[in-house]
Amino acid sequence: MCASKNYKEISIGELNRCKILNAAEKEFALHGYKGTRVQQIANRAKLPKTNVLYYFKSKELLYMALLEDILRLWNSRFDEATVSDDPAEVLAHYIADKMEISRCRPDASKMFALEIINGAPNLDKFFKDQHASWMAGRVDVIKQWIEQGKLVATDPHYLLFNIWATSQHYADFSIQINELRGRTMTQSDFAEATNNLVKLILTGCGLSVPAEFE
Amino acid sequence: MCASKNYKEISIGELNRCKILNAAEKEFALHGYKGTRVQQIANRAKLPKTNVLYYFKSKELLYMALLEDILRLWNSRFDEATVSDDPAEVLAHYIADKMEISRCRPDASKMFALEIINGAPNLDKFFKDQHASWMAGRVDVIKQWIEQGKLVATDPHYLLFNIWATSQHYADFSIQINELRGRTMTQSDFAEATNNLVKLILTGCGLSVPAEFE
DNA sequence: CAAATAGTAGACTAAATGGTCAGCTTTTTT
DNA sequence: AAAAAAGCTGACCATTTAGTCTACTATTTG
Repeated sequence: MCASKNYKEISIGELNRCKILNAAEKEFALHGYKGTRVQQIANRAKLPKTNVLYYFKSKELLYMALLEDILRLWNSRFDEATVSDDPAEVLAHYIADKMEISRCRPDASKMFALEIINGAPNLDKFFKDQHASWMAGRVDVIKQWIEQGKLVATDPHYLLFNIWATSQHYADFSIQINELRGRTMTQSDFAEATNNLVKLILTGCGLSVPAEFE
Repeated sequence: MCASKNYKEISIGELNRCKILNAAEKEFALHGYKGTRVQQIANRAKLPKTNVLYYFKSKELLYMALLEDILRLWNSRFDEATVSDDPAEVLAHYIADKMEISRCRPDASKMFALEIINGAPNLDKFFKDQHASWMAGRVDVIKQWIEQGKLVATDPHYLLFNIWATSQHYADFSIQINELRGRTMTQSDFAEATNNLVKLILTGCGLSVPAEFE
């Protein structure tokens, strides 16, 4: 987030907006929308509260701006996969991409999870329709793979839910995971967990695991 | 919850406590701790707000009482499994139990998820220690199964995380699931999803699926 | 039936919090 | 360098909300 073309050319406004978005993502992930205080966001961003309200007209608009950013994260290479692609390759990379998001952007994942658990009160019809049509397209491709015998017969919906559930769990439940493993997940732990997950899902679908995930 | 021995013998207090707990579970699941208003709980329970505070001295104590109730739900037959049990049977039933909780007590699952995502601020050291030692015991049994060749070599932690993630997903993300499937999950959808999940996990562990989950 | 206990509820309070405003300073543009 | 635009911020306000207090009613118990 907030990647700027040129370090010198970034304006004060852009920099502050960026600080605020980063701080807000952390606070919203930790306390939910209602539980987050504008003052806390300001503290974390090291700016006065009024400054936060200067850049984003209200707490709600700040939250919405952040949510839009986060929804763009969900885009992946799987979006363009077709029946002629190799399901093992496509699914393995999709899982790996999702795990990478959990590793690099855990707070984004948490914010999204909170939004859904709380009944998706801020996801508009446009997003839901778009998401549903994305789903329909992906389900279709998976069904064709199954017809061609590339994949064991399974419900494509459940398959995708399982992938999301397992990969996002590493972000959303990281506190529990760290507590139970006795240490935080390092980058190499994530690589191991990714391979483990790829193996589980692909084996479960009757696919062989691409060499790079062994 | 709130199962009473005898319909006639239930006191007004017990009944109201029960109404309040049920209402609170729903509200906390929908809006989180901070986002839930005592007034909303009262409305849902059809009691005046002061009445809620009469039975539970504060919003926080009500939340804590509820959380304790929910933690007891996590107990299962898997807790007593030993190396001499059949891993396929034990794991399949554990998954099925978890799915049953997601079906029958989705709000309990959501409240727990919110608590963890938000950093588990209300889970005390006692619970965490207890949970960690439960985990150590289960990991141990799984490792012994692997040593005896009953199970493909895999990290027991990740295996349990995957089971929790996938089964709880059906409760926590039910809004998304319903949106994308175009209809709500019926009891028989849950049965199908359970079998699908049992097959995925067990096949992924090199186990064969018990007949009752086919 | 009388006393004690349990439950009900309106009015109120103190604190927290999102947001406004007005006047200021800094940066950019012409 | 002057004007315009963008950014900054302390003081303030209106609203919301958890929780209290007091007085009343219903139920249970001896």
